[in-house]
Amino acid sequence: MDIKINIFTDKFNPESYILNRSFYERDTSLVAKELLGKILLVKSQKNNFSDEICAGRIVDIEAYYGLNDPASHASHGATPRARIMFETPGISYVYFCYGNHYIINAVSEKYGTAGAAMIRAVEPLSGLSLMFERRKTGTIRNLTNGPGKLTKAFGINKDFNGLDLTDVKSKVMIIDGGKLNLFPTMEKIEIISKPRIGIRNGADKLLRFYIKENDFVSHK
DNA sequence: ACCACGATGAACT
DNA sequence: GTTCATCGTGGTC
Repeated sequence: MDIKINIFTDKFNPESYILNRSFYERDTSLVAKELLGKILLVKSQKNNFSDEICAGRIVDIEAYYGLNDPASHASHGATPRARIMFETPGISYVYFCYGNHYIINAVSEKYGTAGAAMIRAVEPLSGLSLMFERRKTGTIRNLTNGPGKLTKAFGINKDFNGLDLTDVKSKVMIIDGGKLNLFPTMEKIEIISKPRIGIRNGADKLLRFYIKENDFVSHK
């Protein structure tokens, strides 16, 4: 697991790789499963002339629905916090958790229906020095193998709430790594389905999905 | 006004 | 494997 890809510089143009809105405007479990293997990209401003890009391959994710999902923030309707889960598919939902951590989701389903895929872990690809700096850890595996860890490594905070993941001008987006031929063995990945982590209600449903035998999956 | 409970991580043993 | 700091959110009284 010695991956370091340097194509994601400030010169990289995601135009032809970015996922479009119709990708997200579907059933949340399907969106979550298909986000496995895709690449989360965040631009951090380095100085006035260039950005530093943090990139990571999504390896662990959970699906949250709306009114009929008791574990979901949207289970009680469009409250101030959860309102964004009912809005445009393909935007981000970032919330503050346990008084310490930010968690990032991709909003799914059609406008007016709540749904979001929560990114639990990524495999770091680019911007590793910046991630090490932010995370203050010595091991690559500890950089992004948890939902709160990856947001810290990528510099994601509440200012990222509601940003359009389908817009190349956003500072956060999701692209299709398969189109870049970065992972020739991608079609062989095996997806494991498990109950979601850290919830009581709705724990019977298998709405967590992760890539089998990936070192960066959290809470195995 | 009050309270229970986390879509967690870190630091332990 | 274990414990626990920490605080926003939403439900209930």
